[in-house]
Amino acid sequence: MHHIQLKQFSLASIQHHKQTIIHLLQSPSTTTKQLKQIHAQLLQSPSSFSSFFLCNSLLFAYAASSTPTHAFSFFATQMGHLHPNNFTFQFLLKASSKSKSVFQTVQIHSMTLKLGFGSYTFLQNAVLHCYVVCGCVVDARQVFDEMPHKDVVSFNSMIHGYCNSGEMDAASRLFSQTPDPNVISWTAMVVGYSSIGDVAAARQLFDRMPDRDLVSWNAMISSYVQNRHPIEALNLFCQMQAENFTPNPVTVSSVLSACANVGALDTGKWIHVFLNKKHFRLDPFLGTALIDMYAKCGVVELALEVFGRLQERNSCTWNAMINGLATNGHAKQALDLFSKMQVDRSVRPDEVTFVGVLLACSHGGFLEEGKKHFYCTLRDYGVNPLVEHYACMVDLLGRYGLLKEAEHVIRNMTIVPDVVVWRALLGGCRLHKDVELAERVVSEMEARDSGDYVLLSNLYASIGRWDDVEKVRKIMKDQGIQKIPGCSSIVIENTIHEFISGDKSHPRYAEINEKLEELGRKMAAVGYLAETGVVFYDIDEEEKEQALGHHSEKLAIGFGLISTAAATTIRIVKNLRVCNDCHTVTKLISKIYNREIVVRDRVRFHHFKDGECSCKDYW
DNA sequence: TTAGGGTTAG
Repeated sequence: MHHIQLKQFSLASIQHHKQTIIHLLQSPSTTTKQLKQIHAQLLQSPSSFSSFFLCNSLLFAYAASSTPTHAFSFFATQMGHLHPNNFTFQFLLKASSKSKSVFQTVQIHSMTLKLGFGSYTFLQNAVLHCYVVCGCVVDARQVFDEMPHKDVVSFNSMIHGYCNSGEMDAASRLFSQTPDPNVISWTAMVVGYSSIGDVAAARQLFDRMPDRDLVSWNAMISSYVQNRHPIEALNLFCQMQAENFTPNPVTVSSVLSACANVGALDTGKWIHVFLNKKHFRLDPFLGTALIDMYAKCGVVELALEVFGRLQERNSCTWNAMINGLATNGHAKQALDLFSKMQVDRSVRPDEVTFVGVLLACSHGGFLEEGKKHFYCTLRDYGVNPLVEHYACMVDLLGRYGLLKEAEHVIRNMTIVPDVVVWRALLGGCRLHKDVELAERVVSEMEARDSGDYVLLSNLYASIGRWDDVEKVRKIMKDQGIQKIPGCSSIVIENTIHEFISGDKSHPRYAEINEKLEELGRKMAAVGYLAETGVVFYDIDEEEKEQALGHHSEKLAIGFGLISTAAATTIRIVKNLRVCNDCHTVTKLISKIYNREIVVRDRVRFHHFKDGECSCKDYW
């Protein structure tokens, strides 16, 4: 319809169509392209710019468009003869805040003062907000202090400003001075505490809020998600519905991310059904969240289905899909998708994309392709290599036993290598039993955690150097380094069951143990021998077998076997890497009990079926 | 016609 109307404009009839043009400019369905066409036609009849109302409408349209900076150029070149009013400034400030332009903000701010709008609260609030989104808290504070009449919006913007660079003391002080804080003031504080990682303080404020709206619920849920408390996020999501708040697309994106982190496939599927029922538009946020949820729950097929159906994809969407394929063992497909991304002109690979691409190369064992992407493609796209990229590259070289080359890459890094990079090299040492290099790496790492000591210790154990095992054990004891306990979870009928290594606290522990003993007998019958090298310390063989038998994933799988129907896929999420023994055992379980078992470890997926694993024993 | 909430990697 708009297209037909546009065609009707002729030079002579612009005045005649002024109302139609203004209507189009104010319509939210007018696209940026149409807006530019209208502007171009108006330029052919400069007299049209004598209409102040039309000029302001054009500013309004540009401020709301995907190219807000056009508002400034239009104002500077075509509105010089007009006296700006409060609307003019309002729209220009909207454009400033969207484009986060400090320069424009300063310009408009000084004009508002010069033209006598300094005591206009509405406008100065907008100026204040612009400084806040530009990250200029000091300037924002100056505006705030110089405002003769402050209202709750002024306080809220200023609070938000302090919450943003992380100045919670200042935010809190101002919050306590706010004459009549509203739900927005409270929510801003919740978000502030969340952003500095203080979820407890955020929750405390949330509980004390006099009233809450959907945005406050969303803020608290995403606070949990972003601070890696997905279970609390899901609990709060239930509570929110119990209090009769209907989730919107924002809620759903956060909750899907929580499902992804915890591996809650059923809840994730329920949300998928819910958002279809509500006819939520699958925008890139929602689409990406869905893809990531399915991928992190180990169901790549459904992730691909969503990806294929999306109308609109941004780089996050592609990244989530590429990464999902890579971590689920579909390295080739991940790289194929990356090729498609390269020819899609609507997106551009970024640093996250290359994490996925290099991960695919490393998991798939594509040495040459990995080198090509790391040394050439990444740089072609102007991406500066991050430690994550180096870590993938070191991992890839390490797998091939090219430990010297891997070390060379680290020594020549343009940025400071962090523990993740050294740890990648350490993984290579483990695989190829290079004790000397491993010792050197551990001594050079700045922040060692228990996992690094455990790895070194296991390396000694695997070649029978029990004295050294004892030495490492003593270092850990002396320095008070605790081994991070393995923890695996499984979702059964919407309840998350967590098992810690050696844990006997589960109410059905006796049955689980019985099942594991039965398993032991069945495995012995097919010639299984426990790989006792991975047990951390030197204890006698029988004890070692006991310790191995109670690794957290075995407990979780045992529970899965007794609490789900035959042939049901068992899905486990683990906080650490899977050990060799558990890997062997899980392969056998998949064959003996005819079950598909999907284990998500700290880094990647293992899909076990018919006695084999998707990682091809290479992880 | 100004103020608070969302996705990917780590």
